[in-house]
Amino acid sequence: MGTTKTEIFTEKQNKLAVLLKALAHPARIAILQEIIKTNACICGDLVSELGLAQATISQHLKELKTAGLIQGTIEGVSVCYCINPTVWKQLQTQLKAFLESYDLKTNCC
Amino acid sequence: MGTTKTEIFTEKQNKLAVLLKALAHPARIAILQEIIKTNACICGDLVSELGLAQATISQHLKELKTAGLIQGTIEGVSVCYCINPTVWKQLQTQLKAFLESYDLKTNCC
DNA sequence: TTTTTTAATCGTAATATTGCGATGTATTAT
DNA sequence: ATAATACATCGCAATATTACGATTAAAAAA
Repeated sequence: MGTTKTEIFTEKQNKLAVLLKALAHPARIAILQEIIKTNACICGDLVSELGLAQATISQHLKELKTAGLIQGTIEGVSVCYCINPTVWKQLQTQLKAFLESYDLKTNCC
Repeated sequence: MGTTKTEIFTEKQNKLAVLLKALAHPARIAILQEIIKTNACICGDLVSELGLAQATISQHLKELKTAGLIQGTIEGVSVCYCINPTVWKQLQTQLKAFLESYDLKTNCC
């Protein structure tokens, strides 16, 4: 117990849940927004921008990386993070389909 | 420790994270899809449809209700669940804005 | 009234997440 | 070579999540 029963769901449901889980934390939303805002990649500026310890930021970055939402390339001493366009696009497509599968006009109870 | 430091994030970031967290589980995605699919509201059909215990489904429904994504009205012995159009619309708007704030053409590293 | 049905809630076990100090690991600067 | 810088990782404590059996609550049927 305590673990999600992934076996009983579809591949699609599980994959979407993984991506959403990666997004579902204010720190990770803030990190992504910061990466997007600075347009080019940023590095450990996140530690000074957000009020979290370096270890914590690094952990959140790892989760985003594991989910595939961002990618990091070593740039000398620092690491350069940016959005993974492919996965981002996938997320957009899947979420759009999911959210639009509900017809807002259909009000029932 | 173990708790999210909500104080250091914006209201918007926290609210979006709450909604995404509610979505970020395959069971809850499946529940929402089922509610949408059956168009009208459904009740404990979810227990037979998905392979989870009644207590577990009820718990997931509660989380979706707490997040505001669904609403339930008592319909005799059973309970009728449906999407909350207002919150659903909000989620659509906020997610769209967030996902589209990244320009897919901007490839950096 | 008693029984049945449907769903919420309680209690509990297993596991996951969050956050951080401390430490390790490269790479650049001196 | 040594020191400094930037991150990653380890280890730990606090808390949250997931899942479910058992119980409770409320309405409908008998």
